[in-house]
Amino acid sequence: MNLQDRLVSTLKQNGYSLTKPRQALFSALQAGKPRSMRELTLDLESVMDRASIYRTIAIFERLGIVVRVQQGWKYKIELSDKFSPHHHHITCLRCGKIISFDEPAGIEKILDDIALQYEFVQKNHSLELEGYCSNCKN
Amino acid sequence: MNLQDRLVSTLKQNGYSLTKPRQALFSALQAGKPRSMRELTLDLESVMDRASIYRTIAIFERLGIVVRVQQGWKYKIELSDKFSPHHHHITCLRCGKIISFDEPAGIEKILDDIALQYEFVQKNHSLELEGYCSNCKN
DNA sequence: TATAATATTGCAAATTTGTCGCAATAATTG
DNA sequence: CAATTATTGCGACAAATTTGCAATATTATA
Ligand SMILES: [Mn+2]
Ligand SMILES: [Mn+2]
Ligand SMILES: [Zn+2]
Ligand SMILES: [Zn+2]
Repeated sequence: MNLQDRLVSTLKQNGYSLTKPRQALFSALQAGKPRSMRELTLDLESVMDRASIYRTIAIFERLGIVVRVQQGWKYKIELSDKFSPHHHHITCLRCGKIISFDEPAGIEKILDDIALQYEFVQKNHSLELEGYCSNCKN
Repeated sequence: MNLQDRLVSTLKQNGYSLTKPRQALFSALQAGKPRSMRELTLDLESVMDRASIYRTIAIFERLGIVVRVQQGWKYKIELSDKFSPHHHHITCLRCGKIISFDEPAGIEKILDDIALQYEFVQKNHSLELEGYCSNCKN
């Protein structure tokens, strides 16, 4: 089942339909990198209204289609694990460069155990590193 | 050296003094749990102005006294590792309950290695789990 | 397919959140 | 204590996010 289908079925399953604006927002996020609200509104202002972007993101978030990641001061939106490969970020505090990495096997297990220990059913997690990239080290 | 002293010296070292409002904000964060901007302004509105809260948090953040963590939809402020034991959170998606945990030895090392692999000098990291607590499981 | 019912959107206005300039107050220096 | 510098409060402002409602699109039903 490809992404489109998965999107449609996730929406349908929750009583929503895939409309042109929702499609547009989803596409804008396909690029892979986390996008700020500002970037999204600029990209999509010809296609859909600002208010609709917020409403759509709220829905997508509720259905687990997108997540917010906090990077330093600002947050950004990106597709959730269900719609893009699970990964995390390391962000440069000076130049803002962002690298995505998938984590070494083992961490997932540790996190599951932690959740279990506190009697939580873990639904998701986020792991963000910050520091200085090779260009900005000194 | 206790927290108060460490706070004073961090401020002094950077040319700031410990004033009553700054003290108040710091105290409000001592409770331990991450606080939203809204909570902070409500708690402190009798003591200091909204603008001053923002200004103070900006300073504290710059000096590494506080950090912001993204929890689901909203970000929250809490004392940094320098002023409270290093820890992470697991948050219930339904009732909002937050549990802090310190991580099993081993993760820190893995994260350092990841940073190294991408030639980053790691300054800090955040790790947030989400799921359903024992009360909200079903 | 036509019609009715429901869901979604755009638009404008309202609210909330975050920033800024500046005069009043507090802290520090000498 | 007087002079200097830092900090704060108090608007006013600007940006971000939310909301009501009428117009439009989608879905359900006949
Ligand atoms: Mn992971
Ligand atoms: Mn850690
Ligand atoms: Zn950099
Ligand atoms: Zn719960």
